[in-house]
Amino acid sequence: MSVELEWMLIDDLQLPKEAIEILRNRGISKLNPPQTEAVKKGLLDGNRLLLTSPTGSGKTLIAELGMISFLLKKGGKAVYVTPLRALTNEKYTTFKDWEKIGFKVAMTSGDYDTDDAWLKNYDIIVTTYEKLDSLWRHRPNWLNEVNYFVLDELHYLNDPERGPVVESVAIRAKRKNLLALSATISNYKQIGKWLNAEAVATNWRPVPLIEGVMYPEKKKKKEYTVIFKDNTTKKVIGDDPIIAYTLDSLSRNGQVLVFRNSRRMAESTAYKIANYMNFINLDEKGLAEVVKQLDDIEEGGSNEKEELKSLISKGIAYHHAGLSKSLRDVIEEAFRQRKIKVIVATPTLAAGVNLPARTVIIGDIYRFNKRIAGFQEEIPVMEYKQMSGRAGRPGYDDIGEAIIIVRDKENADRVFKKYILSSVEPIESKLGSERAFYTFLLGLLSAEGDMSEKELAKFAYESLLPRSLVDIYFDRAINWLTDHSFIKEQGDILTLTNFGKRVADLYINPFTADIVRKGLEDHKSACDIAYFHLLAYTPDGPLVSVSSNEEEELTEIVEDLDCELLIDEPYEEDEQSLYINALKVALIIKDWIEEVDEDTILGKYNIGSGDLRNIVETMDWLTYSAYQLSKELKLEDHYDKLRILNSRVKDGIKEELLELVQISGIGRKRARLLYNNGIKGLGDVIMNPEKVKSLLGSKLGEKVVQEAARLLNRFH
DNA sequence: ACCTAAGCGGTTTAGACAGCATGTC
DNA sequence: CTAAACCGCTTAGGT
Repeated sequence: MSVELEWMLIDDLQLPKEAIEILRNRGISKLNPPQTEAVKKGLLDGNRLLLTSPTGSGKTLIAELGMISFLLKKGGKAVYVTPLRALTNEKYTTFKDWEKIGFKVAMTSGDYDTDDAWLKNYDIIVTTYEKLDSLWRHRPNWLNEVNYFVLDELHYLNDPERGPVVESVAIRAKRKNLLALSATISNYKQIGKWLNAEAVATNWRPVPLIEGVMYPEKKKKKEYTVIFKDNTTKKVIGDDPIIAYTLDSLSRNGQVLVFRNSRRMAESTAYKIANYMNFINLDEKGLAEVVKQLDDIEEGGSNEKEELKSLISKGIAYHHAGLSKSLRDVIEEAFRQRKIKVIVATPTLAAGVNLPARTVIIGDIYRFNKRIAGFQEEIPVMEYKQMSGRAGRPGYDDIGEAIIIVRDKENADRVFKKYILSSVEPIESKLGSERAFYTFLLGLLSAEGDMSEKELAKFAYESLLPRSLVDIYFDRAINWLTDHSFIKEQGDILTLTNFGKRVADLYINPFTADIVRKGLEDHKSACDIAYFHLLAYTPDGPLVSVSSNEEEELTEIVEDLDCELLIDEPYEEDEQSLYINALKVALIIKDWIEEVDEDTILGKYNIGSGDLRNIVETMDWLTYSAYQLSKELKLEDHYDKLRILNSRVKDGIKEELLELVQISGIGRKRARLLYNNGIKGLGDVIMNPEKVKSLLGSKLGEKVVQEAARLLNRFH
């Protein structure tokens, strides 16, 4: 499992001078041990490799060398796949370097596209697993030119939700050439064999990591002991273990990343630590700048902004998905610049972009399990490794420290063995569920074209799922997909129906499509809330938290609703809570398109700005999909309504503002301002340029008038 | 009669991917 | 099944 600590000079690489120059410009003169090992295993000769090593061990550079060398020798295109949009962004920025030697780099995800020419003009394309899966279904010609795939963070294959897509992409990628990168996993040999790639595993880190477990001493109050991996111990004094260790690290001039298992605890821990932060030397000027940045952010609720501002001025912040993306970005950047000393976060920060700190404190080893009410389970070792892997900033820290907090000595010993001494869980296929497997087959047929059952089965056997399970799910899937007219059998050949192809292209779950089809077919018309409720009730619908008080209120609302929902209230308890959840989503999105003020929505439904963003994004996609399905199914009563609803959801506006928001720079707020002042359409903007300028300010007003003229011209 | 601290029961609980348009042999 | 923090309310105990 270990490699010799050998550092190869970049001058010895079999690469053109210009390529080596790019590395040198980054300040790299030699390759670290994992990188050296990869080169020795034939990375530059296009050998297929599976590399497992800790975060921050320089896998990205390995991928770059692999891609560049492959493109130089064999031509074609390379695709780099990640599980997160944020990572796609990050890698794209890094890979841009290679444009200096003529490789054009693009990125594409649901979030963002490189927007000049389309991907056929690019050599390196960075994308997400889902987006690649989706692109494959659309069968663009350029995808045939891709002969080299880099599968990043392959351990996402183990994720129950996202894993099936990773696996499905891997099955198709392994028919070409690939390089797979993963965090440390235990069954890397098996996975390497499956990918037909040589497995290279290392534990090398740029900054050594020391791991420990901290527990309170029974006899002495306020005293805590940390046992470290090297058998040393350390005593820490304080009212609370997390605060005590955080202060200890701060006093040694370190930065601290604390993980908690709920948003509420992340926030309250941040406040508690903040009370002690006045002993620390802070960059007050720098922090004032950060506070100003927060003020300038448009996206984000005013409550959460005020809270964060008071914390940040003390050098600390909390971080979770309830916050809008821009708020999170500011916090992360301020931490990177060492202005903020402590972040208390939920697991958002465990995966994703690199944000290291000297000290990582894992506050909770337990997590609530949604599926089993009231049950708390220990997090997987893999997750611990992701969190502890954030410890140690190259260039700043000689050593990184990761501390797990537990209740008592007995737990400390057990947790020490489980998380620090043992290896991580093996990676297993997550295709073994009806939903995952049916989607998998539909995707294969869509991407690879019509084929016989035998050929399709051949694909399915290439998955990681045991053959016996494939057999069970395969027949069931074919039957279900045929019965629900996603596919039809013509002789020996399985063909997608138009409906099936549309569903695959829209990238919605077949179960979602089936629910939507039934809902729409059974009713001639529906009110806005009923459409939203139907869509939110599907497996693709967004989840929100519903408190028991809210549940009662919502149940009453269902009874008094003056419009008929498209789904009957289910009997089963689980289904019922989904039904109520969907109603909450429907009410939120209805308020959104009725132009209810954002702060009001956040307060009324007790959600964060990040949650609202997520709901809007998902409902945007689903209303679009429903509109497309109603078109496909020729349900004319529905499609105009759904089309308009989709446009309204995008911008959060009433129908009357649809014309104004076409102008870039005009969103729900500015459009409403213009409209209420008599500027109701593009024509009005052009006829009253002075008024527009006085309402929006002269600079923006000028731009808006020009843009409106351009739009109008395009129509004529 | 009034105040405070401790005790009790109920409640709550992480994250984040996907369409569209583009151009064409 | 292996949790813990918080909130609102009640109650014991003291003055």
